[in-house]
Amino acid sequence: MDESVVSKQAMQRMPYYLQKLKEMHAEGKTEISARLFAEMFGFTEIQVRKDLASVSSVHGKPKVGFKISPLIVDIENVLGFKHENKAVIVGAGSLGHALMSHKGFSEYGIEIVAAFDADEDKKGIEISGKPVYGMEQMQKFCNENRIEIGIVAVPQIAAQRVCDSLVLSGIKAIWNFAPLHLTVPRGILVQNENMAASLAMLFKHLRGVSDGTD
Amino acid sequence: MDESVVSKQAMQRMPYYLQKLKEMHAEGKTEISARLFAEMFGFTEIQVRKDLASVSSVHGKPKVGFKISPLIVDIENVLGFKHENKAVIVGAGSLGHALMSHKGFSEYGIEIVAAFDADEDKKGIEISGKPVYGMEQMQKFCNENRIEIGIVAVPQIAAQRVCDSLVLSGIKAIWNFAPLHLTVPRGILVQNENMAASLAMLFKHLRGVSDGTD
DNA sequence: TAGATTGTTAATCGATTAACAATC
DNA sequence: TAGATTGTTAATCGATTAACAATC
Repeated sequence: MDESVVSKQAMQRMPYYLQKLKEMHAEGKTEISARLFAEMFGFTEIQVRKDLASVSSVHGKPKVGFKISPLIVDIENVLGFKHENKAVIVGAGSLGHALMSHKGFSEYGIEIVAAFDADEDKKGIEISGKPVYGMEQMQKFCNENRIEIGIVAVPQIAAQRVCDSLVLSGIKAIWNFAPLHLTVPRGILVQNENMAASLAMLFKHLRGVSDGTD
Repeated sequence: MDESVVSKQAMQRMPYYLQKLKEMHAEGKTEISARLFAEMFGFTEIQVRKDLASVSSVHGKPKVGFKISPLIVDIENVLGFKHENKAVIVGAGSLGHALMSHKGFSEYGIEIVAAFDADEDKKGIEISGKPVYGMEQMQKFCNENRIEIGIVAVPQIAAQRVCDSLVLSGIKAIWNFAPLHLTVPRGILVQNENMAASLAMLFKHLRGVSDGTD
Protein backbone atom coordinates (compact mmCIF):
# COMPACT_ATOMS: atom_id res chain seq x y z
CA MET A 1 0.00 0.00 0.00
CA ASP A 2 2.60 2.56 -0.99
CA GLU A 3 1.42 6.05 -1.55
CA SER A 4 1.35 5.88 -5.30
CA VAL A 5 3.38 8.71 -6.73
CA VAL A 6 1.82 10.77 -9.46
CA SER A 7 4.51 12.63 -11.36
CA LYS A 8 4.15 16.31 -12.07
CA GLN A 9 3.74 15.67 -15.76
CA ALA A 10 1.24 12.88 -15.26
CA MET A 11 -0.69 15.37 -13.14
CA GLN A 12 -0.92 17.64 -16.16
CA ARG A 13 -2.33 14.89 -18.33
CA MET A 14 -5.03 13.97 -15.82
CA PRO A 15 -7.45 16.76 -16.76
CA TYR A 16 -7.54 15.43 -20.32
CA TYR A 17 -8.31 11.91 -19.17
CA LEU A 18 -10.94 13.26 -16.81
CA GLN A 19 -12.67 15.31 -19.47
CA LYS A 20 -12.85 12.36 -21.85
CA LEU A 21 -13.96 9.93 -19.15
CA LYS A 22 -16.85 12.20 -18.24
CA GLU A 23 -17.85 12.39 -21.87
CA MET A 24 -17.75 8.62 -22.24
CA HIS A 25 -19.63 8.16 -19.00
CA ALA A 26 -22.38 10.41 -20.34
CA GLU A 27 -22.53 8.23 -23.44
CA GLY A 28 -23.15 5.21 -21.25
CA LYS A 29 -19.74 3.58 -21.70
CA THR A 30 -18.38 1.72 -18.70
CA GLU A 31 -14.77 0.78 -19.53
CA ILE A 32 -11.71 2.37 -21.07
CA SER A 33 -8.48 0.71 -22.16
CA ALA A 34 -5.09 2.36 -22.12
CA ARG A 35 -4.73 1.58 -25.80
CA LEU A 36 -7.86 3.54 -26.69
CA PHE A 37 -6.77 6.59 -24.69
CA ALA A 38 -3.32 6.42 -26.19
CA GLU A 39 -4.81 6.56 -29.66
CA MET A 40 -7.11 9.45 -28.82
CA PHE A 41 -4.47 11.63 -27.21
CA GLY A 42 -1.41 10.63 -29.15
CA PHE A 43 0.38 9.38 -26.03
CA THR A 44 2.00 5.95 -25.84
CA GLU A 45 -0.06 3.10 -24.53
CA ILE A 46 2.40 2.35 -21.75
CA GLN A 47 2.40 5.92 -20.55
CA VAL A 48 -1.38 6.00 -20.32
CA ARG A 49 -1.43 2.68 -18.52
CA LYS A 50 1.07 3.93 -15.98
CA ASP A 51 -0.81 7.19 -15.53
CA LEU A 52 -4.11 5.44 -14.93
CA ALA A 53 -2.58 2.81 -12.66
CA SER A 54 -0.92 5.54 -10.57
CA VAL A 55 -4.26 7.11 -9.64
CA SER A 56 -6.77 4.29 -9.90
CA SER A 57 -8.08 2.84 -6.67
CA VAL A 58 -9.05 -0.39 -8.41
CA HIS A 59 -6.83 -2.44 -10.68
CA GLY A 60 -7.49 -2.48 -14.37
CA LYS A 61 -8.76 -5.76 -15.70
CA PRO A 62 -6.84 -7.51 -18.45
CA LYS A 63 -8.82 -7.67 -21.66
CA VAL A 64 -11.31 -4.96 -20.64
CA GLY A 65 -9.37 -2.08 -19.14
CA PHE A 66 -10.35 0.32 -16.37
CA LYS A 67 -13.85 0.96 -15.06
CA ILE A 68 -14.83 4.50 -15.97
CA SER A 69 -16.94 5.54 -12.96
CA PRO A 70 -14.42 4.89 -10.18
CA LEU A 71 -11.67 6.35 -12.34
CA ILE A 72 -13.53 9.63 -12.63
CA VAL A 73 -13.77 9.85 -8.85
CA ASP A 74 -10.11 8.90 -8.40
CA ILE A 75 -8.85 11.51 -10.84
CA GLU A 76 -11.05 14.21 -9.37
CA ASN A 77 -9.62 13.39 -5.97
CA VAL A 78 -6.03 13.49 -7.15
CA LEU A 79 -6.61 16.78 -8.92
CA GLY A 80 -8.38 18.33 -5.97
CA PHE A 81 -11.38 19.24 -8.08
CA LYS A 82 -13.70 17.76 -5.48
CA HIS A 83 -13.22 20.41 -2.81
CA GLU A 84 -14.62 23.84 -3.56
CA ASN A 85 -11.57 26.12 -3.33
CA LYS A 86 -12.40 29.77 -2.85
CA ALA A 87 -10.40 32.34 -4.74
CA VAL A 88 -10.32 36.08 -5.19
CA ILE A 89 -9.19 37.88 -8.28
CA VAL A 90 -7.23 41.10 -8.39
CA GLY A 91 -7.78 43.20 -11.47
CA ALA A 92 -11.23 43.59 -12.98
CA GLY A 93 -10.00 44.47 -16.47
CA SER A 94 -10.83 42.45 -19.55
CA LEU A 95 -8.88 39.40 -18.40
CA GLY A 96 -10.36 39.55 -14.90
CA HIS A 97 -13.76 39.92 -16.50
CA ALA A 98 -13.19 36.86 -18.67
CA LEU A 99 -12.07 34.77 -15.72
CA MET A 100 -15.02 35.85 -13.60
CA SER A 101 -17.43 35.03 -16.40
CA HIS A 102 -15.90 31.66 -17.10
CA LYS A 103 -18.51 29.01 -16.39
CA GLY A 104 -16.20 26.03 -16.32
CA PHE A 105 -14.21 26.83 -13.17
CA SER A 106 -16.71 25.29 -10.79
CA GLU A 107 -16.04 22.02 -12.55
CA TYR A 108 -12.36 22.43 -11.67
CA GLY A 109 -13.18 22.99 -8.03
CA ILE A 110 -12.45 26.69 -7.97
CA GLU A 111 -14.93 29.36 -7.05
CA ILE A 112 -14.14 33.01 -7.59
CA VAL A 113 -15.98 34.83 -4.82
CA ALA A 114 -14.92 38.45 -5.32
CA ALA A 115 -12.66 40.78 -7.25
CA PHE A 116 -10.57 43.77 -6.20
CA ASP A 117 -9.55 46.67 -8.36
CA ALA A 118 -7.75 49.97 -7.79
CA ASP A 119 -10.05 51.78 -10.22
CA GLU A 120 -12.59 53.87 -8.27
CA ASP A 121 -15.15 53.49 -11.05
CA LYS A 122 -15.21 49.74 -10.66
CA LYS A 123 -15.77 49.74 -6.93
CA GLY A 124 -19.21 48.44 -6.07
CA ILE A 125 -20.09 46.98 -9.44
CA GLU A 126 -20.82 43.32 -10.02
CA ILE A 127 -19.38 41.08 -12.72
CA SER A 128 -21.19 37.82 -13.37
CA GLY A 129 -22.87 38.23 -10.03
CA LYS A 130 -19.61 38.67 -8.14
CA PRO A 131 -18.78 41.88 -6.29
CA VAL A 132 -15.84 44.13 -7.14
CA TYR A 133 -14.28 45.90 -4.14
CA GLY A 134 -11.56 48.47 -3.69
CA MET A 135 -8.04 47.28 -2.92
CA GLU A 136 -8.23 48.55 0.65
CA GLN A 137 -10.85 45.95 1.49
CA MET A 138 -8.83 42.98 0.32
CA GLN A 139 -7.00 42.07 3.51
CA LYS A 140 -10.11 42.13 5.67
CA PHE A 141 -12.17 40.19 3.14
CA CYS A 142 -9.57 37.47 2.65
CA ASN A 143 -9.05 37.01 6.36
CA GLU A 144 -12.75 36.82 7.15
CA ASN A 145 -13.48 34.40 4.34
CA ARG A 146 -10.30 32.35 4.73
CA ILE A 147 -9.39 32.76 1.10
CA GLU A 148 -6.38 30.68 0.10
CA ILE A 149 -6.06 31.43 -3.60
CA GLY A 150 -5.39 34.77 -5.23
CA ILE A 151 -5.56 35.33 -8.96
CA VAL A 152 -3.35 38.08 -10.35
CA ALA A 153 -4.92 39.64 -13.44
CA VAL A 154 -3.37 43.10 -13.36
CA PRO A 155 -0.84 44.73 -15.70
CA GLN A 156 2.78 43.72 -15.30
CA ILE A 157 3.73 46.93 -13.57
CA ALA A 158 1.28 46.42 -10.70
CA ALA A 159 1.71 42.67 -10.37
CA GLN A 160 4.45 42.45 -7.73
CA ARG A 161 2.72 45.00 -5.51
CA VAL A 162 -0.56 43.12 -5.79
CA CYS A 163 1.23 39.88 -5.09
CA ASP A 164 2.72 41.32 -1.88
CA SER A 165 -0.73 42.47 -0.74
CA LEU A 166 -2.16 39.03 -1.39
CA VAL A 167 0.55 37.44 0.71
CA LEU A 168 -0.22 39.89 3.51
CA SER A 169 -3.86 38.92 3.18
CA GLY A 170 -2.98 35.35 4.06
CA ILE A 171 -3.18 33.84 0.59
CA LYS A 172 -1.36 30.50 0.23
CA ALA A 173 -1.21 30.17 -3.54
CA ILE A 174 -1.16 32.65 -6.38
CA TRP A 175 -2.34 32.03 -9.91
CA ASN A 176 -0.41 34.56 -11.92
CA PHE A 177 -1.50 35.82 -15.34
CA ALA A 178 0.96 38.72 -15.46
CA PRO A 179 3.95 38.03 -17.70
CA LEU A 180 6.70 38.29 -15.12
CA HIS A 181 8.27 36.43 -12.24
CA LEU A 182 6.72 37.15 -8.87
CA THR A 183 8.87 37.06 -5.77
CA VAL A 184 7.12 35.50 -2.78
CA PRO A 185 8.12 34.24 0.68
CA ARG A 186 8.90 30.55 1.11
CA GLY A 187 5.80 28.42 1.41
CA ILE A 188 3.70 30.43 -1.02
CA LEU A 189 3.19 28.83 -4.41
CA VAL A 190 3.09 30.85 -7.59
CA GLN A 191 1.52 29.07 -10.54
CA ASN A 192 2.18 30.98 -13.72
CA GLU A 193 -0.16 30.97 -16.65
CA ASN A 194 2.76 31.58 -18.90
CA MET A 195 1.41 32.72 -22.24
CA ALA A 196 4.78 33.91 -23.46
CA ALA A 197 6.20 30.42 -22.98
CA SER A 198 3.30 28.88 -24.86
CA LEU A 199 3.83 31.25 -27.74
CA ALA A 200 7.53 30.51 -27.81
CA MET A 201 6.80 26.79 -28.31
CA LEU A 202 4.34 27.63 -31.01
CA PHE A 203 6.73 29.83 -32.96
CA LYS A 204 9.50 27.30 -32.65
CA HIS A 205 7.27 24.78 -34.37
CA LEU A 206 6.24 27.24 -37.08
CA ARG A 207 9.76 28.11 -38.04
CA GLY A 208 10.73 24.46 -38.04
CA VAL A 209 13.95 23.06 -36.69
CA SER A 210 16.23 24.84 -39.13
CA ASP A 211 16.62 28.42 -38.02
CA GLY A 212 19.17 30.47 -36.16
CA THR A 213 21.93 28.12 -37.23
CA ASP A 214 24.10 30.97 -38.37
CA MET B 1 29.80 25.76 -34.31
CA ASP B 2 27.20 23.24 -33.23
CA GLU B 3 23.63 24.36 -33.26
CA SER B 4 23.28 24.92 -29.55
CA VAL B 5 20.33 22.99 -28.26
CA VAL B 6 17.85 24.84 -26.11
CA SER B 7 15.80 22.36 -24.12
CA LYS B 8 12.05 22.64 -24.03
CA GLN B 9 12.09 23.63 -20.39
CA ALA B 10 14.86 26.16 -20.86
CA MET B 11 12.68 27.63 -23.58
CA GLN B 12 9.97 28.20 -21.00
CA ARG B 13 12.33 30.03 -18.69
CA MET B 14 13.53 32.38 -21.43
CA PRO B 15 10.58 34.78 -21.30
CA TYR B 16 11.35 35.45 -17.64
CA TYR B 17 14.97 36.23 -18.36
CA LEU B 18 13.94 38.40 -21.28
CA GLN B 19 11.47 40.41 -19.24
CA LYS B 20 14.02 41.08 -16.51
CA LEU B 21 16.80 41.90 -18.97
CA LYS B 22 14.61 44.49 -20.63
CA GLU B 23 13.85 46.02 -17.28
CA MET B 24 17.53 46.17 -16.34
CA HIS B 25 18.42 47.56 -19.73
CA ALA B 26 15.91 50.35 -19.20
CA GLU B 27 17.60 51.07 -15.86
CA GLY B 28 20.91 51.52 -17.64
CA LYS B 29 22.54 48.30 -16.43
CA THR B 30 24.87 46.57 -18.87
CA GLU B 31 25.75 43.18 -17.36
CA ILE B 32 24.02 40.31 -15.63
CA SER B 33 25.57 37.38 -13.82
CA ALA B 34 24.03 33.94 -13.57
CA ARG B 35 24.23 34.15 -9.81
CA LEU B 36 22.08 37.28 -9.72
CA PHE B 37 19.41 35.78 -11.96
CA ALA B 38 19.42 32.59 -9.93
CA GLU B 39 18.73 34.56 -6.79
CA MET B 40 15.94 36.56 -8.39
CA PHE B 41 14.11 33.63 -9.88
CA GLY B 42 14.86 30.94 -7.35
CA PHE B 43 16.64 28.77 -9.93
CA THR B 44 20.09 27.30 -9.38
CA GLU B 45 23.07 29.28 -10.55
CA ILE B 46 24.29 26.48 -12.78
CA GLN B 47 20.96 26.13 -14.48
CA VAL B 48 20.80 29.82 -15.31
CA ARG B 49 24.37 29.78 -16.58
CA LYS B 50 23.58 26.86 -18.86
CA ASP B 51 20.39 28.49 -20.06
CA LEU B 52 22.12 31.75 -20.92
CA ALA B 53 25.10 30.02 -22.50
CA SER B 54 22.78 27.97 -24.69
CA VAL B 55 21.29 31.03 -26.35
CA SER B 56 23.96 33.70 -26.06
CA SER B 57 25.86 34.59 -29.20
CA VAL B 58 28.76 35.96 -27.18
CA HIS B 59 30.49 34.20 -24.32
CA GLY B 60 29.94 35.40 -20.82
CA LYS B 61 32.95 37.03 -19.21
CA PRO B 62 34.31 35.62 -15.97
CA LYS B 63 33.89 38.05 -13.13
CA VAL B 64 31.33 40.22 -14.92
CA GLY B 65 28.78 37.92 -16.52
CA PHE B 66 26.80 38.38 -19.70
CA LYS B 67 26.28 41.63 -21.62
CA ILE B 68 22.64 42.55 -21.40
CA SER B 69 22.02 44.12 -24.83
CA PRO B 70 23.14 41.26 -27.05
CA LEU B 71 21.45 38.79 -24.74
CA ILE B 72 18.11 40.52 -25.24
CA VAL B 73 18.46 40.18 -28.99
CA ASP B 74 19.57 36.55 -28.70
CA ILE B 75 16.65 35.54 -26.53
CA GLU B 76 14.15 37.37 -28.71
CA ASN B 77 15.52 35.49 -31.69
CA VAL B 78 15.33 32.13 -30.00
CA LEU B 79 11.80 32.80 -28.84
CA GLY B 80 10.67 34.04 -32.22
CA PHE B 81 9.36 37.27 -30.75
CA LYS B 82 11.14 39.25 -33.43
CA HIS B 83 8.96 38.25 -36.35
CA GLU B 84 5.41 39.59 -36.33
CA ASN B 85 3.29 36.42 -36.44
CA LYS B 86 -0.26 36.98 -37.57
CA ALA B 87 -3.04 35.17 -35.77
CA VAL B 88 -6.80 34.97 -35.88
CA ILE B 89 -9.01 34.23 -32.95
CA VAL B 90 -12.17 32.16 -33.02
CA GLY B 91 -14.73 33.05 -30.39
CA ALA B 92 -15.44 36.66 -29.51
CA GLY B 93 -16.80 35.92 -26.04
CA SER B 94 -15.29 37.29 -22.86
CA LEU B 95 -12.07 35.35 -23.24
CA GLY B 96 -11.73 36.27 -26.90
CA HIS B 97 -12.42 39.84 -25.93
CA ALA B 98 -9.71 39.77 -23.26
CA LEU B 99 -7.16 38.33 -25.66
CA MET B 100 -7.99 40.88 -28.36
CA SER B 101 -7.67 43.71 -25.86
CA HIS B 102 -4.41 42.48 -24.46
CA LYS B 103 -1.75 45.08 -25.18
CA GLY B 104 1.26 42.90 -24.46
CA PHE B 105 1.01 40.46 -27.34
CA SER B 106 2.83 42.66 -29.82
CA GLU B 107 5.82 42.41 -27.51
CA TYR B 108 5.65 38.63 -27.87
CA GLY B 109 5.63 38.86 -31.63
CA ILE B 110 2.00 37.97 -32.12
CA GLU B 111 -0.56 40.15 -33.81
CA ILE B 112 -4.23 39.27 -33.68
CA VAL B 113 -5.66 40.57 -36.94
CA ALA B 114 -9.28 39.42 -36.79
CA ALA B 115 -11.82 37.36 -34.92
CA PHE B 116 -14.55 35.01 -36.07
CA ASP B 117 -17.73 34.16 -34.22
CA ALA B 118 -20.85 32.15 -34.99
CA ASP B 119 -23.07 34.68 -33.25
CA GLU B 120 -24.91 36.80 -35.83
CA ASP B 121 -25.01 39.76 -33.46
CA LYS B 122 -21.25 39.94 -33.29
CA LYS B 123 -20.72 39.95 -37.04
CA GLY B 124 -19.37 43.26 -38.22
CA ILE B 125 -18.48 44.72 -34.85
CA GLU B 126 -14.96 45.72 -33.85
CA ILE B 127 -13.12 44.80 -30.65
CA SER B 128 -10.05 46.85 -29.81
CA GLY B 129 -9.99 48.00 -33.41
CA LYS B 130 -10.07 44.48 -34.81
CA PRO B 131 -12.93 43.22 -36.98
CA VAL B 132 -15.20 40.32 -36.02
CA TYR B 133 -16.44 38.26 -38.97
CA GLY B 134 -18.84 35.37 -39.37
CA MET B 135 -17.46 31.85 -39.40
CA GLU B 136 -18.17 31.43 -43.10
CA GLN B 137 -15.53 34.03 -43.94
CA MET B 138 -12.74 32.35 -42.05
CA GLN B 139 -11.30 30.11 -44.74
CA LYS B 140 -11.12 32.87 -47.34
CA PHE B 141 -9.65 35.38 -44.91
CA CYS B 142 -6.96 33.01 -43.64
CA ASN B 143 -5.92 31.97 -47.12
CA GLU B 144 -5.72 35.52 -48.43
CA ASN B 145 -3.78 36.78 -45.44
CA ARG B 146 -1.62 33.68 -45.04
CA ILE B 147 -2.52 33.30 -41.39
CA GLU B 148 -0.55 30.57 -39.65
CA ILE B 149 -1.85 30.76 -36.09
CA GLY B 150 -5.39 30.18 -34.88
CA ILE B 151 -6.52 30.87 -31.35
CA VAL B 152 -9.39 28.76 -30.06
CA ALA B 153 -11.45 30.67 -27.50
CA VAL B 154 -14.81 28.97 -27.85
CA PRO B 155 -16.70 26.73 -25.42
CA GLN B 156 -15.56 23.15 -25.11
CA ILE B 157 -18.43 21.80 -27.13
CA ALA B 158 -17.56 23.82 -30.23
CA ALA B 159 -13.79 23.52 -29.95
CA GLN B 160 -13.10 20.44 -32.06
CA ARG B 161 -15.32 21.70 -34.87
CA VAL B 162 -13.60 25.08 -34.83
CA CYS B 163 -10.24 23.36 -34.75
CA ASP B 164 -11.13 21.35 -37.87
CA SER B 165 -12.17 24.52 -39.69
CA LEU B 166 -8.92 26.21 -38.77
CA VAL B 167 -6.95 23.30 -40.17
CA LEU B 168 -8.97 23.52 -43.38
CA SER B 169 -8.16 27.22 -43.50
CA GLY B 170 -4.48 26.40 -43.68
CA ILE B 171 -3.51 27.18 -40.11
CA LYS B 172 -0.21 25.62 -38.97
CA ALA B 173 -0.48 26.02 -35.21
CA ILE B 174 -3.35 26.27 -32.80
CA TRP B 175 -3.33 27.99 -29.43
CA ASN B 176 -6.08 26.24 -27.55
CA PHE B 177 -7.87 27.76 -24.55
CA ALA B 178 -10.68 25.21 -24.50
CA PRO B 179 -10.27 22.61 -21.76
CA LEU B 180 -10.07 19.51 -23.89
CA HIS B 181 -7.75 17.63 -26.18
CA LEU B 182 -7.98 18.62 -29.83
CA THR B 183 -7.35 16.05 -32.52
CA VAL B 184 -5.40 17.41 -35.47
CA PRO B 185 -3.60 16.00 -38.51
CA ARG B 186 0.12 15.33 -38.25
CA GLY B 187 2.21 18.46 -38.70
CA ILE B 188 -0.21 20.79 -36.97
CA LEU B 189 0.84 21.89 -33.49
CA VAL B 190 -1.65 22.35 -30.68
CA GLN B 191 -0.39 24.42 -27.79
CA ASN B 192 -2.74 24.12 -24.85
CA GLU B 193 -3.25 26.88 -22.35
CA ASN B 194 -4.09 24.28 -19.79
CA MET B 195 -5.78 26.05 -16.91
CA ALA B 196 -7.07 22.84 -15.37
CA ALA B 197 -3.52 21.55 -15.10
CA SER B 198 -2.35 24.77 -13.49
CA LEU B 199 -5.11 24.56 -10.94
CA ALA B 200 -4.31 20.95 -10.20
CA MET B 201 -0.73 21.93 -9.30
CA LEU B 202 -2.01 24.71 -7.16
CA PHE B 203 -4.44 22.54 -5.22
CA LYS B 204 -1.81 19.88 -4.72
CA HIS B 205 0.35 22.47 -3.01
CA LEU B 206 -2.52 23.75 -0.87
CA ARG B 207 -3.43 20.35 0.46
CA GLY B 208 0.21 19.60 1.14
CA VAL B 209 1.94 16.32 0.46
CA SER B 210 -0.12 14.29 2.93
CA ASP B 211 -3.45 13.59 1.34
CA GLY B 212 -5.06 10.65 -0.34
CA THR B 213 -2.81 8.29 1.58
CA ASP B 214 -5.71 6.09 2.53
C1' DT C 1 48.11 38.34 -8.60
C1' DA C 2 43.76 36.74 -6.41
C1' DG C 3 39.19 35.92 -6.75
C1' DA C 4 34.88 35.80 -8.96
C1' DT C 5 32.47 33.89 -12.51
C1' DT C 6 32.25 31.30 -16.70
C1' DG C 7 32.45 26.79 -19.45
C1' DT C 8 32.85 21.78 -19.71
C1' DT C 9 32.67 17.10 -18.46
C1' DA C 10 30.71 13.63 -15.45
C1' DA C 11 27.12 12.13 -12.08
C1' DT C 12 22.51 12.15 -10.61
C1' DC C 13 17.74 12.36 -10.91
C1' DG C 14 13.09 11.87 -12.85
C1' DA C 15 10.18 10.50 -16.56
C1' DT C 16 9.43 7.69 -20.49
C1' DT C 17 9.83 3.56 -22.97
C1' DA C 18 10.75 -1.38 -23.57
C1' DA C 19 10.42 -6.22 -22.37
C1' DC C 20 8.02 -9.68 -20.46
C1' DA C 21 5.37 -12.08 -16.99
C1' DA C 22 0.64 -12.25 -14.89
C1' DT C 23 -4.30 -12.69 -15.43
C1' DC C 24 -9.05 -12.31 -16.72
C1' DT D 1 -7.81 -22.49 -23.77
C1' DA D 2 -6.15 -18.39 -26.40
C1' DG D 3 -5.57 -13.78 -26.65
C1' DA D 4 -5.92 -9.16 -25.18
C1' DT D 5 -4.65 -6.14 -21.83
C1' DT D 6 -2.76 -5.16 -17.37
C1' DG D 7 1.29 -4.75 -13.99
C1' DT D 8 6.19 -4.86 -12.95
C1' DT D 9 11.00 -4.63 -13.50
C1' DA D 10 14.83 -2.98 -16.25
C1' DA D 11 16.74 0.16 -19.87
C1' DT D 12 16.84 4.50 -22.02
C1' DC D 13 16.48 9.25 -22.50
C1' DG D 14 16.54 14.14 -21.25
C1' DA D 15 17.24 17.64 -17.87
C1' DT D 16 19.38 19.08 -13.74
C1' DT D 17 23.08 19.24 -10.62
C1' DA D 18 27.89 18.64 -9.15
C1' DA D 19 32.86 19.05 -9.66
C1' DC D 20 36.50 21.34 -11.38
C1' DA D 21 39.32 23.57 -14.80
C1' DA D 22 39.71 27.96 -17.55
C1' DT D 23 39.94 32.96 -17.70
C1' DC D 24 39.23 37.84 -17.22
